[in-house]
Amino acid sequence: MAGKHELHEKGLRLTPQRELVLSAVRSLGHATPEEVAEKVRETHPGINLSTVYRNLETLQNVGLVLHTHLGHGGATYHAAEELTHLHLVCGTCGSVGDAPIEAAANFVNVLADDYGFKTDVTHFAVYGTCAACVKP
Amino acid sequence: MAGKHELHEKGLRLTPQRELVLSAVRSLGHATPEEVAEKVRETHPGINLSTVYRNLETLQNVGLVLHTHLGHGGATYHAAEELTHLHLVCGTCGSVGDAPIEAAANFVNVLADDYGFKTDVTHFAVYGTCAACVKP
DNA sequence: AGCGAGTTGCGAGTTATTCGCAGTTACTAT
DNA sequence: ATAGTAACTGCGAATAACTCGCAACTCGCT
Repeated sequence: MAGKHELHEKGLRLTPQRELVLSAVRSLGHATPEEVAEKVRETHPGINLSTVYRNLETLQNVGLVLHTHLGHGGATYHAAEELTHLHLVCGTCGSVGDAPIEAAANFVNVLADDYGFKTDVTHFAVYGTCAACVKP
Repeated sequence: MAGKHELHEKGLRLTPQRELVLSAVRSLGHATPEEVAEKVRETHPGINLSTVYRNLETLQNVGLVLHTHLGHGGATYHAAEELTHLHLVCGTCGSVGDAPIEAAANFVNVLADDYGFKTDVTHFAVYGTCAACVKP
């Protein structure tokens, strides 16, 4: 039978901690390691922060989650299947908005054609000033 | 007489440390705080890292330097007058390439028109894979 | 020359992440 | 089922990159 768990298919062992980290990332959308740990603790209070970090890295290696740099320093994690948007970070109010990746299609093509650079627009946020902060 | 130093014009006191930090940023192009400190120590060995951090922040507040996020976490500083390019960071080899800001002109316009978002393309790097790493 | 706010150096404190290691556990092969 | 073993976890210590408080100093004004 083909009933293998998705983690098994990636050659990973299925532990409660690992499953919880993955489902926390999926339910949170955007999340820092700290936020993931907090979420996981709702059902598994003893989880160690190191374990969260290690599992985020492991899950990233097999392509189930990805991270994005939103600024300041810390990375935020996303489920791989949700990463269909880019992030607009407002330097004034700190809000994080979304835009579809299609908005950058032309930009990506220019970089590919002129520089041979294959761009992943979701990995880094786009910095600027949001509509609310531009207006008085 | 108009012979005021550029730091005086910004309302800052002119200290050797501050001048050295500014000229280090200018001569280095891209630089982390650590690299700036190292450069400054060539001529002023006793400078404290805190002083470098504080001066980078101060110079940034008055608009003489800017910082960009190239990934990993640390910011890199630039002289304000040199910031006429965006940064292409390769996730495979780690190299940082440049592209003129005009390459993003269309992208910036799309975000402005559709989302009212005023983009600063130089503040965050653009992530992807460089030409050398795309090819076998 | 002298005053006062702005700066500096220093060391301690924070925050975020990584590492080593010993004990435990999930899967594999009997 | 059961035992073996490599992967995984928890924990505490270590590291890295800043940030902060405070006393001493100095730049620029008068």
